[in-house]
Amino acid sequence: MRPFLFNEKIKEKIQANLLRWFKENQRDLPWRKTKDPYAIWISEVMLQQTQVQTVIPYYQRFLNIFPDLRSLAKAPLSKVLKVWEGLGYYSRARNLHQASQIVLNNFNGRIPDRLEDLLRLPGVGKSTAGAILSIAFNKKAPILDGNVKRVLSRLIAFSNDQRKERGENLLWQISQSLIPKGVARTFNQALMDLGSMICTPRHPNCQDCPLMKLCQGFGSGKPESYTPSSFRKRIPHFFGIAAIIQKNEKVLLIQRPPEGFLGGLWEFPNWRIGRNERRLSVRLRNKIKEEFGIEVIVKNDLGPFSQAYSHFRLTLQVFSCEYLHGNGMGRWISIKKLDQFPMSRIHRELSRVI
DNA sequence: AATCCGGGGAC
DNA sequence: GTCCCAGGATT
Repeated sequence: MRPFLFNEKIKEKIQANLLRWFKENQRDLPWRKTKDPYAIWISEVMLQQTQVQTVIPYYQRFLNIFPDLRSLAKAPLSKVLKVWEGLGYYSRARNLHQASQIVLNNFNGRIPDRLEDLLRLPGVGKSTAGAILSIAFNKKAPILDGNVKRVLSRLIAFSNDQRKERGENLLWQISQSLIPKGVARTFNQALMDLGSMICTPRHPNCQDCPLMKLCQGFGSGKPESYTPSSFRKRIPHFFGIAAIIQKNEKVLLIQRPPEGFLGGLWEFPNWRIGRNERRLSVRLRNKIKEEFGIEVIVKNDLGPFSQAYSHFRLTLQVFSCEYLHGNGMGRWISIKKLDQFPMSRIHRELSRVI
């Protein structure tokens, strides 16, 4: 297949218009105040599938606690997960932690500035590597995040059907080919800002776009149609029961396995149940006895707690329980220290109602 | 090529 | 409620 190339004049116009626009309109973001590759790496990982406004407080806090690569590499994973708590996609925190140790050991603590080295770090894919190379090192490396995909797709009127047939290689090529010499850092950030501020998914503000006259999506009259159509499957709704088991001033927590869903996070004992199950408190007491070997009295129904995940919805019916006797797995945690343990959102909410 | 992996902002 | 976010890893 012939590589896609803009006419040289068009390309220069795109570059000039975008850079001019960026100079006046760029967002003021905390990670733009630094050129520290470590800090930029942190920001890029946090920004994976996560909106800028959500990331900002996490980024500030993370860098206060782990100001440099060594401090991150030397920290226990549980502490990293704790700082990450609430941000989601916790494998990012695990990968970041592991990658920081690789960088410390194999690269003398310096974030590598070669694509092949970056791609070997867990949690760094092509787009994050491109962002680090361009933003931290001003190298001519392409990025292709959600914003840039949309901007470039509209720019060349790359339809969803074409995207399905041809994949995204074309968009990568264009992203690469557009970068002007010497200003990769600025240009890539300009592409992202355009995508988030002007070339938005549903109602792009074409009238304010510096690329309007050069944009084939605008020319087509239907710039909204170039966002990938997602046939969202109906997500299942799961139900469960959870127990806050108190013994003196402590409660029973279990830690999830280190990999997979919410890996490494702590939670209150909980079990899936059917949608229409009854006698939940009896069910819960039996479960606790079977799995933990602990006898309890189920006391209060603390009500339902719900959380929507990407692929399912969960509603937990929560009961407070009084410990009687027995011993098993799990860990008794002082209620005062619950805040120190990384938890997913719904379990953090439970910890607040004790 | 599909699917898993969180949580939240915007509408 | 829906859509989507500065994606990566796994299968």
